[in-house]
Amino acid sequence: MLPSENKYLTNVSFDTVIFGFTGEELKILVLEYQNTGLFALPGGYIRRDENLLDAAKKGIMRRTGLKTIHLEQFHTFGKLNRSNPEPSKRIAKGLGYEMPDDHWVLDRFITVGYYSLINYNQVRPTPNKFSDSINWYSINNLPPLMMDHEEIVKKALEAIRTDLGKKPIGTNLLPEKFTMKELRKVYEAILDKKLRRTTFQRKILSMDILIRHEKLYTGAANKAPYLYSFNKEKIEKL
Amino acid sequence: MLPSENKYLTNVSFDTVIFGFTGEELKILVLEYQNTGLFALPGGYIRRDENLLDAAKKGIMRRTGLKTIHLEQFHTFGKLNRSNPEPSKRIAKGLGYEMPDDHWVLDRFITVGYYSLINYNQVRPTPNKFSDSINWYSINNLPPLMMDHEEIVKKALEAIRTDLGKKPIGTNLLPEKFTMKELRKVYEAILDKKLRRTTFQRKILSMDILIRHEKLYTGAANKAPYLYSFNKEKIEKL
DNA sequence: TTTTATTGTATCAATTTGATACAATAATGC
DNA sequence: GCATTATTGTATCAAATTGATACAATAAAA
Repeated sequence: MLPSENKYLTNVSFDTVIFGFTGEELKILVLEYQNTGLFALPGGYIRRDENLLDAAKKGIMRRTGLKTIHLEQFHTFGKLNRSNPEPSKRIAKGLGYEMPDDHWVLDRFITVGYYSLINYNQVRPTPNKFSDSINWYSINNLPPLMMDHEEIVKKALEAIRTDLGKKPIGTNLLPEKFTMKELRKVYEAILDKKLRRTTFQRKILSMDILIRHEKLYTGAANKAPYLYSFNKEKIEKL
Repeated sequence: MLPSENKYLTNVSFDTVIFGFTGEELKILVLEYQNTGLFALPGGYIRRDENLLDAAKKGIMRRTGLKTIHLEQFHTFGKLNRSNPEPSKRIAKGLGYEMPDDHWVLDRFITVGYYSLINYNQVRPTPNKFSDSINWYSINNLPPLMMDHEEIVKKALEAIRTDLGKKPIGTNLLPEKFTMKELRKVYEAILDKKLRRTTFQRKILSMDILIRHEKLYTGAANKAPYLYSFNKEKIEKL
C-alpha cells in the first residue's frame, strides 16, 4: 500500500492515561480486548487530516462520552522493542479474522503519551468494536498491561506529580463544588502521601484560586464545611 | 515503496535544540541548507532498527563531534500544518536534484523534540551533506527558522527553565572545574534574570553537589575564587 | 603599605512552613 | 434546653528558609 493510500499516519500512535478520582483513590481507564485477556491503555492512530492532539482528544471523547477534554502530553515512547505485532494479531484473531503480516498496524510504532484528569462520575466508559470492556482500575491494582503500557502509566504518574505543583491540575477531578477536605484528598491521592490539614488549607487559600460558596450540611454531628469552586479566570492567568 | 523497503520510519522525525554557553549568553546550534537561505534545527529520521533516543543521539554526535551526549525529551510536535514539503524540495533543488512528489520525506511528519546542554568549547560543529553550515546563534538573535522550529526552540527554553529547579542541568555547560561566578552566570543566562550572589552561593552549596578544589589565580587584583566541580555521585542519587 | 575589586561567610530581618491550640458549630442524646 | 462529640476554620508561635546587608579576607597593583 502506498503511504498516501492510508487514511492514517504510519509508525505513530497515541496512548492515553485517563485519571479519575473516586473520593478515596486514583483510578485509570483500562480496556480489555475480546477473547485475548489483553489489557491496554486507550489509544489510537492519527488521521492524515487531523492534528495529533485532536486525534487523541477525539479518541478519548469517544471512550468516555465527554464532550470536552483537556489532555496534557507527557512523553513519547520510541524504543525499538516496544513494538510487537503479536498483541495486534491476537486482537484481530479474537475478533475472528486473520491479519496479513504486512498490515501497517503490525509495523513498529512510536507512541505519544497524553494524560487527563477527569470527573469520574461524568464518564460513561464506552468500549470500541475491538474491545470487550473498558473499566476503571485503581492505580495500585492494575491488571497486567500489554507491551510497554505499564511504563507509560508510570511516566504519567510522575508527570502529574510534578505538574501538580505548577498548575492546579485537580480542577477536573472533582465536581463543580467541593469541600476543602475533598480537594485535599485529591492531592493526597496524587502525591501518595498525607498532607497537613491546616497547612494545606492555608496554602491553597493563599493561592487565591478558589471561590467560597454556601456551607454543606451533610447531617453529620459537627461543623459544616464550606463548599468551594475553582476561580477559572484566575487560573487562566497563571 | 512498501514501508518495509524503507530503511527509516515514516511520518516520524526528531529535532534537537543544542544549548551552549559562551560565558555570557546561551547559544544554540542552527544549520543552514545550501543555496536556500533556510535555517533549521539539527534533526533527522529514525532507522527501523534503532531506538528513537539512539537515533537522536547519533545525529547530534555527528553534528557536534561529541563522543557522548545526554538528551532530554521535552515535547512532540504534531500539528497538521507543521509539515510542508516546500523546504525539503528547495533543499533537494539546492543540492541539484529534483525530488519526486511522492517521496517519503515530503510526507507529513510528527517530530519529537530533544534538548541538550553541552560544553560550547568541546564542540566541532560539522555540517552534513545537505547543509552549508552549522553555527552557534545567540538565543536572543536567531535567524528566521523554517517550519515550526521557532516554536520548538521556545518550548525547549521553557523546558530547561523548569527542569533547572529539579535537576542540576548546568553540569555539562561548563568545563570540568569552574568558579561560583561562572555557575551563577549559567543560571542567570538560562533563567534570563539576575540572581543574588550570596543567596545563590548559599543555596547551591547547601545542596551538597559541589566539590571544592584549589583557588584560581587569574592575575586580577582581588581575592581569588575557589574552583568547583560537580559531585556526580551525589547528583546521580537525586 | 595602601588601595581596589572581588570573594566567602556571617548576621539580622522578612517570609514561609510546621506544629499546635482553640473557638465555632451541626447534629445527637439526655 | 444543654452538655457531648466530631469536624472545621483560623490564630498563634516555633522552626526553617530566603532576602538584604555588612564585613573580613585576600590577590595584585600603585
